Amino acid sequence: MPRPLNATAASLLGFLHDQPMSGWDLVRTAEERIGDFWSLTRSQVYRELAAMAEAGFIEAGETGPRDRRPYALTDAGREAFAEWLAQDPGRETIRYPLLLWMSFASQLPEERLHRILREHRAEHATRLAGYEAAQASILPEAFEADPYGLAVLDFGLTYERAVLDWFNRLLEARAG
Amino acid sequence: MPRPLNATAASLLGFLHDQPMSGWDLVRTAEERIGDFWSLTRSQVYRELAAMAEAGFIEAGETGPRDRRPYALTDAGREAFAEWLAQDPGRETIRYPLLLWMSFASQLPEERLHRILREHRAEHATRLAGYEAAQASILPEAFEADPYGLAVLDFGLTYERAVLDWFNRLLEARAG
DNA sequence: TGGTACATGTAACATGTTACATGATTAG
DNA sequence: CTAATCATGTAACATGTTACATGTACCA
Repeated sequence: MPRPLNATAASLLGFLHDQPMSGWDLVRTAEERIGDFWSLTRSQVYRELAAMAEAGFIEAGETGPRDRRPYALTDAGREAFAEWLAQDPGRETIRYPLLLWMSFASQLPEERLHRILREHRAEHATRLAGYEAAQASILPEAFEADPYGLAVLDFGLTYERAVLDWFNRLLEARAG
Repeated sequence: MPRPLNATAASLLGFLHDQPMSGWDLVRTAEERIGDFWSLTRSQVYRELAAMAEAGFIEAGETGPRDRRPYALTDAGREAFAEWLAQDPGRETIRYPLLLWMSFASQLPEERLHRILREHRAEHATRLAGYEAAQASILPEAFEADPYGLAVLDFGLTYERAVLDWFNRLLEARAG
């Protein structure tokens, strides 16, 4: 059909393998399952859904309560998803405004820098705690079912711990 | 003048504090100094330069060899940059196709997964080596001059080490 | 019966990517 | 003199963000 799937659209097809879902459901599922390393917005989701319905990758079902419109995966969609999976994933993009800001911050008041660093550190601490709770609540069966899902969670833990260490070193070194 | 600076445009103004530079120079400087956590493309740079010249934040100088057109910071540009610096930096965005792909990879052949993981690990090892070399070549005076620049480099080291650890654990656990 | 969470969507705009087009300078 | 690198830019498109507009169902 049209051009190849982008990663965002592909992820939606991925979720639709489990069951038909509405745009709303997909936004929430994506936020929960991949939100930490692949963000998307409602607008994007509705746009991609419309485009994929047009392309025949998904089909809208009966409108339910509250105009709820569940989309179901078609065979063409399943195929498009498989093609996407068959491509090698690209490298990560990190856009870290704090680092950019710090690269230019040499003449900023220490006080302000420390406030910002403490705020960001607190956010990372919260996220780390969330991952730790998630890890603690994992049942052994889950590992059998989806070892890679666990690896992804482990990435989150590893990342947040490293970042938190960095904040701690930085603030301690500068008596923050 | 028009809407507030975006981070990409702001970084260009930041670099122009040192000296007038052409679009080409800016692309290379940005790649070198902030490329690891703030990527930008040539097209974007030329577009932002045109917009900022229009807004009066920079001024094009005499055209040099090869149509080289150096842009110099104006007072208005200095002010706009200062305003940007005065805002609190937002949180990071990470888009990690590998993790997205892994979240859906449970029925992919192990062999392929391992190949991909090894490739990505190698890239991270290379980047880490680059940071370590950069760190080793730092003179003590540099710390006095720009402690935050060093903190940014330290972030890179911390990040790459953590990621590399993750790859190693993953590949060892699965006998890669 | 009123507030909260659910639900969908459009419009306008900002940002980022890729491909195309052109030519100058320099090193060998 | 010719290939590589430097240098600038446009066009077209893809992706991501923000604001606006509309209404429904559920729970207290």
